[in-house]
Amino acid sequence: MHTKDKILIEAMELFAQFGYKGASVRKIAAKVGIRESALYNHFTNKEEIFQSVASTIFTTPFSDAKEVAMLSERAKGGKKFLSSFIVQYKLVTFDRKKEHLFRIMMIELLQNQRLRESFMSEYHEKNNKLLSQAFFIMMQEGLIRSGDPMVMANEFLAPLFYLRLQVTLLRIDEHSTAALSTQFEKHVDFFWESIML
Amino acid sequence: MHTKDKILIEAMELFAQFGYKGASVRKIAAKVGIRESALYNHFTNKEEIFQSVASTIFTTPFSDAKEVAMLSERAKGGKKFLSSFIVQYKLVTFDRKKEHLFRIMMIELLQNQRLRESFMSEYHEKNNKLLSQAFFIMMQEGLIRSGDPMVMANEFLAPLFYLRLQVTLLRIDEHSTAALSTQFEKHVDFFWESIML
DNA sequence: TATACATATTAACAGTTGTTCATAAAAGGG
DNA sequence: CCCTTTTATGAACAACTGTTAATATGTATA
Repeated sequence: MHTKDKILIEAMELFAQFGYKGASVRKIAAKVGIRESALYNHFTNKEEIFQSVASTIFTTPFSDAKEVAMLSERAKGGKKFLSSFIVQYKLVTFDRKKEHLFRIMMIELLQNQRLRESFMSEYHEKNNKLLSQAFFIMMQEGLIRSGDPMVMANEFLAPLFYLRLQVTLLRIDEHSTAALSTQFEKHVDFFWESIML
Repeated sequence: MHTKDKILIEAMELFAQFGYKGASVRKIAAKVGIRESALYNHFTNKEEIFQSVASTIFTTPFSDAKEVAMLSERAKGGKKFLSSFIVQYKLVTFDRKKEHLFRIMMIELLQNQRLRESFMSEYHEKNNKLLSQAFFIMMQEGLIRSGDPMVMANEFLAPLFYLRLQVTLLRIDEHSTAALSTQFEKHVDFFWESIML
């Protein structure tokens, strides 16, 4: 494996553990197995290392063109669509690498303006738009009660985000997340019960 | 005003802006108007300053004995109870001092184990317990559909937390939160529509 | 084998960090 | 007014920060 990739991997882990300020270039270099000055052969400065890691944070599922094009078809599945969304979300939540990236996001969200903007547009708005479109279709199909699709999307997504945060916090202290794992399904059940006709 | 109180106020603002690591003792001292060595007449070290600030984070509304005792009465109000809860939550969200404390919590949540434990017990579990009791009463009264009160409490609280986070993020960049302000009420409306009989 | 290039090392830099110490100024009580 | 206590100052400390320079090592190509 090339040194540059190794730097990115180790840097990601350290940023996830200590944040941007806490992860010093010497700590990163030590984990890679080189001296700190050797880092500067691969990146111009610490900020570039962070940006390189941070740029991979917002790679959501459902982002490729095929999936989006099939949305109107898949949304007609009603609860089935929501369940498959949850499955994806759960996979992302428990994936080790994505967990690290989520940690970085949460740590730097209040310190880094670029990250805030990305969070709003790439995470919040993107997911909201997709889901409100799905709910709109479900309404047209007479599957769910009428209402503001945007509100529904928000109500559906917020508990998922909160669950993900809780899972992340528990995992830092190496506590069990078994109780939370089932909550994802409970959420779909409750939510579908709330909107179905 | 006593120097000690002034230190706590300025430290809170700096912790909210830069986090624990980013808020140096020299920055704090400068804001207070003294030299850094003078801080050590009032606190033994930086950690103690932070703990002193952090200890005021989890002072929830609905925490005094009177309110709790009246819970079973107030819960019978159904939607009225939820609306009053939202009003409290909204006040807390837009309060300047509590906003600062919320920022500190979010920044340090992934770095500080004590804060994580407090968040889980003082914020998450406390609110969840209170609300699930309320929902249980509403079920007995035949006001809402039956179901797991814990799940309902979670579904009710998570969107509030997510809203609060969004408000906080927008305010850091001094963006308008007008659109979000009305979402609190939309949340109660949607939620009540989802569970009422 | 010699040349070029990418990548490593060692050493140093200027700045910042939290904390301590001896000492000076201010405040309050007898 | 003196004495004691509190609170301030300035200087210094060791450790750590990001970054740079000169130099050495290894590797692939000619």
